[in-house]
Amino acid sequence: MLDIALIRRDPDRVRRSLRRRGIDSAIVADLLRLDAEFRNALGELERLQSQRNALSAQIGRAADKAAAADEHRNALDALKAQIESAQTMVAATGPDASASPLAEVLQNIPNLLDDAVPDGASAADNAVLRTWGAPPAFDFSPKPHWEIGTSLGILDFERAVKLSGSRFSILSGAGARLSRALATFFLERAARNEYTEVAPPYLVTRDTMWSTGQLTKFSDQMFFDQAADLFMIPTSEVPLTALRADEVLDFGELPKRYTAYSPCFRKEAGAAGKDTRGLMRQHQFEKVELVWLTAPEGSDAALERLVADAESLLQELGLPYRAVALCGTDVGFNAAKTIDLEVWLPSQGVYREISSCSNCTDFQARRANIRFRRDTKGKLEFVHTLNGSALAIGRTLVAILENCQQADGSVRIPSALVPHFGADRIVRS
RNA sequence: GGAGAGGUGGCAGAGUGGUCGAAUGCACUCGCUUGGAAAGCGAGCAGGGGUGAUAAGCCUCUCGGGAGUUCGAAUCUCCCCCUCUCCGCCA
Repeated sequence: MLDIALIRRDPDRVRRSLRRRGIDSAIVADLLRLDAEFRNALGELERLQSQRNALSAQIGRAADKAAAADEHRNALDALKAQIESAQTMVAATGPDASASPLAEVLQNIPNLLDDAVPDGASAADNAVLRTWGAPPAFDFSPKPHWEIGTSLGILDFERAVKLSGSRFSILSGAGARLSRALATFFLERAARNEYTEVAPPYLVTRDTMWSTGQLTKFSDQMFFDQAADLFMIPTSEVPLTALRADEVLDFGELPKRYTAYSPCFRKEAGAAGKDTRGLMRQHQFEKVELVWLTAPEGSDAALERLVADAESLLQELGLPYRAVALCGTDVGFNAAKTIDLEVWLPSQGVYREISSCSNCTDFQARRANIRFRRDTKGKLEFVHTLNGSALAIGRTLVAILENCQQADGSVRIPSALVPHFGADRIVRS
């Protein structure tokens, strides 16, 4: 959520950001009008409350309180009625009531874009920052991962359909072991980079989901238990970012780094027909997530390090990739700036997203109320939050199967992974 | 799931209808004291919102959350959530 005071102070900055995201900036004028109405109503309410409080205090000081109350009966009755209607007005117009038009507009304005974000109309306008590694040269026609995995007997889509329907998969034998090896490998690297490992809940409350900005009116991507009013996390960004919600952090504690290995659940309703084969787009996948809480002045550098932490994994695995700065229309609701890492997939001959690293500045922290005090006399400030995958496990497994496939149908295991996996190749068993 | 107890400021902990946003202690900040420190003494020290200059000041709201009673609620009533203890069940 944006700071409403910032929108009042510098509405043009908000309009510019919205335009770069391809969103109609007329909502800023709506918001300013609704905000003026709200502050009007609030002023009226507080004026009335002040009058009532003065009279009540007078009664409280009187020797005969009942008599004093009777004396002011008419004024008090009138005030009571006026306060009641003023309260109704404030509630209906204020930014805190979830049903108010002001809250509706405010809560659906995405984060301010960073100036460094490139302009663009679609993903085609994303800026390639750097490319690492060369796509492997095959003296045979490289197969897609689902064929490799199926023929090795480590990937089973048919039985997954039997159990759970489409967009689920089963890893077995060396496949399951490879997935686990990746998780362990990623977590060990995160620990080495001073992230605190967390094993969070995979179901979170509506409040938690709201606090990290996942509950916009456009988001129907989440699995949800209606009876318990609990959401299955679409990423462990949610519990990791909200971990310190409503807390005041010590300045010396920042930057705080968290990591978690978790499943992620997504309906992918809007992606029907896309990536229908294979592991690329599943209702359930696993991921090691990195989250930072930083002081505002530290978040730019933090994003660079976060991206570097994710990149180093791809480099250790020897997987060719490129780093891409998302353009204005591609940056998500919460983020001010996003760097994606895209890994090379030989079967498709394209780079595909394997990590997305974002600086969310104070946007989530304001919702989740995560603050810090710079010094004992200082005021409370919101932290900046960042998140990124390091890495998506299913997609890493896909990249290994495809990039490391051999002419005989076996798959070479990257040497960095051999100690965790326990073998240097996967052969048909 | 059942029974009981409880949720108050950074922490501990008073407060059961009237200047209570809240005693006291600890922690913290500043000052005095000291060669320096400790101790001691004095002062300060919750957050949100509105208005003001992102100042001071003023106003308003907040004692787990929500609704209610009342001129007035931390205090009374109702609902919900959470924590602790005991029992049941389970991994």
